[in-house]
Amino acid sequence: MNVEETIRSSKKIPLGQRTLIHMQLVQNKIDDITANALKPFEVSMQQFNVLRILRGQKGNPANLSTINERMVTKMSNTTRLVDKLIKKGFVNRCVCPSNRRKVEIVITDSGLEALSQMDKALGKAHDIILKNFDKKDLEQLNQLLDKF
Amino acid sequence: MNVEETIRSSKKIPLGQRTLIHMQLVQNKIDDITANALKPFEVSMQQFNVLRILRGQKGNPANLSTINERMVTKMSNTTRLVDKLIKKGFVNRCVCPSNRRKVEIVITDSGLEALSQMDKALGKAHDIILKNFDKKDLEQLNQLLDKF
DNA sequence: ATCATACATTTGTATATACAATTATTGTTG
DNA sequence: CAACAATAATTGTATATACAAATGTATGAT
Repeated sequence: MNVEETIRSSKKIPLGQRTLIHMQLVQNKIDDITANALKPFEVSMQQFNVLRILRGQKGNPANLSTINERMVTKMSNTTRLVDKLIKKGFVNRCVCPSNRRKVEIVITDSGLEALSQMDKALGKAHDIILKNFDKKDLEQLNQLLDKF
Repeated sequence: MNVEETIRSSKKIPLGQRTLIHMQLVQNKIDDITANALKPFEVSMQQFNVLRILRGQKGNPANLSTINERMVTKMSNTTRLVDKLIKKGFVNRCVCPSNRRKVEIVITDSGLEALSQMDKALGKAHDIILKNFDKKDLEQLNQLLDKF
């Protein structure tokens, strides 16, 4: 991906600025490819993320604040995000009996089944996104990202 | 930034997946800091980007499609983005006399003045974001990003 | 000159997200 | 134990964005 070409910049951009633009362009591309991979399932990346968190609970319910703190991109409104998953039958919600302020959210069998299909689709998308990277590249990139 | 800690993951994440999550977490942080730097001016990153594009025109007007192709993150609706800048008095719009399908958009003096203030604020934000990077790191990172 | 097509922008509508205010429940403290 | 603060989730509202359809203008073929 060539930065200057992509944003039609004639003059050279200072290295720091260029890096941040570059990061944004790459992230846009990643978002685009992953959103497309999820499109057939009619779930957003955020919804997918919630399903994965719930699967990670291994049957234990999670409440909204737990979900929120584990999400890659935090949401200001997890209630309505979960509402959408309930509508699709992927999760169930009920009030926590020990602390009735909380809710308990669990992934359903149908949600688990759908999620495993999504995993396959996402896996393919990730392979495409990372096709030019070998193990050493990835390690190096992770090291550099740690500096942020 | 520690990935596993940030998303409270107990088990180790495969390197490829980890990299993509890492990218997203870093981008969220960048977005957050830059959005905050722009907050006093009440413009979004997108609006700021349009202003910078218009300044780059050196007095020449730009039409919507030109703006759109130069934006870092493309928008499906540049009309309404420009509307907001007009309301703030940062840009002017009129129909192109040679081709009345197009519109001509120019940045105003007030827009230029505001933009130079934003540049200062953004510059500081960028310095903070990149404080741990030296020139070699940045070059290396740009090289790796090219692989996407 | 007329018609179909392509182009550039605008508008309508549905959905998504941010932020603040509200409700309901629990915990604390004088 | 009553009053107040803290916690957890929900709701209201404003704004943002995506996508499709509509509008107005120009171009090319016949």
